[in-house]
Amino acid sequence: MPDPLSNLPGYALRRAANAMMADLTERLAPIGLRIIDASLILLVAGRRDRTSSDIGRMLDIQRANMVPLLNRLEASGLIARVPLDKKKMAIVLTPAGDAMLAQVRAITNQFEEDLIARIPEPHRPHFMPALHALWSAPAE
Amino acid sequence: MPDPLSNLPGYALRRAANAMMADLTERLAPIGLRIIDASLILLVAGRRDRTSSDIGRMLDIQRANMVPLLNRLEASGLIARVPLDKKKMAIVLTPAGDAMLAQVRAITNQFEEDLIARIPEPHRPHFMPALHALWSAPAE
DNA sequence: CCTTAATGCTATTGACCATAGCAATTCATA
DNA sequence: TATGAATTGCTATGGTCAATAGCATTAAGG
Repeated sequence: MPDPLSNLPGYALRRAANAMMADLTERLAPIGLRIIDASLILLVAGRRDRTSSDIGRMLDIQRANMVPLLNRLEASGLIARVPLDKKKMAIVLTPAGDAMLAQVRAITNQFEEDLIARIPEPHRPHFMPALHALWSAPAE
Repeated sequence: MPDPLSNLPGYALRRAANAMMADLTERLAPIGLRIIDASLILLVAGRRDRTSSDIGRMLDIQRANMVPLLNRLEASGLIARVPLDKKKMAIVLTPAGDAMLAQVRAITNQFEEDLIARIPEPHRPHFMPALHALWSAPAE
């Protein structure tokens, strides 16, 4: 690689993440979901107490931007909004959502397995710790 | 982290990349550049033969989307379009662009150094090889 | 009780990426 | 060398995604 960017860790990180996202996007397309949809489904699986704000905080999505996302999943019949009190709404999976969850799990499990398999064996055990170090200590 | 996503390599990769990008974006803000601007400047530094299409291919940006990017950098006085023949235009740094290049290099060098420093020492040598493996073999 | 914070939402904006199409030029090869 | 194919730089457009400001309602805490 003769270009001056390939050797920069930041650049390589960005490219690796992009390649990974493109791959996962393709794998989720057959079941009509985007990455963000699948993430949300995995996050509310088996729970009836996660609010829109909760999910937004976990996925780093502003409350305002949760609305169209939830609207779409609700229109697809995958989730439902269930009042927890007069203000909070729990996001729960519908039966169709539960069925979809199984497919999401199958796809993501295979995906993560393939992802790890691409990393040469000696580097493999160091991958997650390194990522978590970057993620947890983003700014100083 | 009690959430079911943190342990997924793909998710961790995405989050680490996002944190990295946010950090770099902040560091470049004082000199009025975005990440994509800085990447382009580093890519054309010291050359007078890189065309818009070349750069687009290297950065994975469609030709059509190069136009507003180049227009902005040209309006800022950092780059110029120099005809190579009746069709091709070389993207070159102006004197102001060269001055900016020095600042870009200072910022990105420090940034990459800090990035690596965040990774615990034992994992460090494995980081770039792992990323390149993911980047170079995105789909199979 | 009453101020403060949180929730879910509307509306808007901008960055970014993808696609289709076009005129002009270069190229490849027959 | 002539001609069809590919390339270049561009316009125009639409879609996704994130960020901001603002609002009415409700919950929590001093």
